[in-house]
Amino acid sequence: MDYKSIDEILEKAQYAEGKSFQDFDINQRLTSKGNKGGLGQIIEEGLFGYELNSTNEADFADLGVELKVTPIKVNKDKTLSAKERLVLNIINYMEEVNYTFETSSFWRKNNQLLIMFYLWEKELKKSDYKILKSVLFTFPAEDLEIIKDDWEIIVGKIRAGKAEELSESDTMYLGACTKGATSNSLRVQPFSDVPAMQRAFSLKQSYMTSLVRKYIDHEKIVSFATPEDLKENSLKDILYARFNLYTGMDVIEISEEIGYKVNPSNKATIVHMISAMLGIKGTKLKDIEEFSKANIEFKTVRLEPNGKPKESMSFENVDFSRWLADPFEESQFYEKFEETKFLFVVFQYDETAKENPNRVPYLKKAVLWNMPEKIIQNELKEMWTAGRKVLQEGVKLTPTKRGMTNNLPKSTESTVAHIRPKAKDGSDTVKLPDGQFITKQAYWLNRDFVVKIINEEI
DNA sequence: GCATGATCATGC
DNA sequence: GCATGATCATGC
Repeated sequence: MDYKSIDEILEKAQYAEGKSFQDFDINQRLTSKGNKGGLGQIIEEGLFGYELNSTNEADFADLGVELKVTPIKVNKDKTLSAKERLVLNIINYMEEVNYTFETSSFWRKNNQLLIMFYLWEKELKKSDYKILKSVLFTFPAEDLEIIKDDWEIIVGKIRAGKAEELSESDTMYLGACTKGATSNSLRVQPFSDVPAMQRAFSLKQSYMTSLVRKYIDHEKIVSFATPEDLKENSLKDILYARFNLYTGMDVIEISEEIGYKVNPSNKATIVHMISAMLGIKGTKLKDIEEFSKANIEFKTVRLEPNGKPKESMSFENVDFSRWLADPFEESQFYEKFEETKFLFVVFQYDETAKENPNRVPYLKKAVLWNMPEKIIQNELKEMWTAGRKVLQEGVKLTPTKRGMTNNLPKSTESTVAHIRPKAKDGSDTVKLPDGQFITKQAYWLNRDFVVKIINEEI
């Protein structure tokens, strides 16, 4: 079947809105045993009337449109999110290095996408998923500037012979996500003998979520960088420049400067102050467009006069059943650090404030950071492996003078991360896979490791 | 002084 | 009621 215009394709796609996949499953891919092929194939065959063969990409090549069928999920709080990243073409390490952004495989293939969103629902069969909305998507100018930078970062790593160190959190919107069965899918790279994990260009889940909220929820979010600004500077540089305006000032001075009244008794006050520093008032940091699209998470760090934080840095509670059930590449820790960029906003107390209970910290710096792939694959994986072994053998819980101790990975056993309790009190427990109950535990980045991040040694 | 178990405070 | 960021407090 031939399509003459993009409008014609779009019209066809929109005709499917409100229908479910079984309406288009002409070859019974969803009902026959050992069914092959994804929902995308069903749409190609059943809606657009393409005949599939193994080599056929079945996209609208003549019209320069790439078809993508992608899921949306409803969150507990009823908001919508993308369920997954949008996987684009596989990166051919040998070839991609020969291109510029304009001639890159990413840009040639994906500059115009027909995205069909469907609603994923846990309790439904695949065939009953409903198609919600189809949009013809081209990248907004301000996003494209960031995506160009992302492409340069990815290709820069391949050119440096470091394709094996690519990570999805290296970049903002355009990611290099792993593709294929874990570590068995290795590929050669041009400037190194080290085989690298196969990866594909992808639009991050966080980026896709912003599209869902824009096209389906018609939600407006606030951005802090302008398209003009982004033409000249990277998002990282713009961010750093913004924080540099206030470096060396203490919290009171900053609050006077930006007209935001700090309330020292409120722990969240610093976070509100940071929003105001970025020129955004009355908004939560996570609602800022660039941060939510790039999946950037804020962490405030308070350094003592000696340059170290008092404590390690805590994250979410550990999901023990996941730890035992999933391979490392699907684990809570891998996902967190593979997919999240962090913005550490660093404050420090000076010497004179040592004995002062009302001491006020000053802004030292902001550091944008993601965990290097090497550390994810080595230290983080070692911590995960050690903890998993403990879970398999059964956690040893030993009462002590001061509560209950366990043999999960400790801060002395890794240079990067450890497991420690985080609960309301000792009776705030969770069930372990072996049936015992344990005080709720979180994972933490070691204090000295945080120091290294802040000093930009990692 | 640090590691580690315990718990507080806030916001959703 | 719970998750999360933050911090306390004891013992080595």
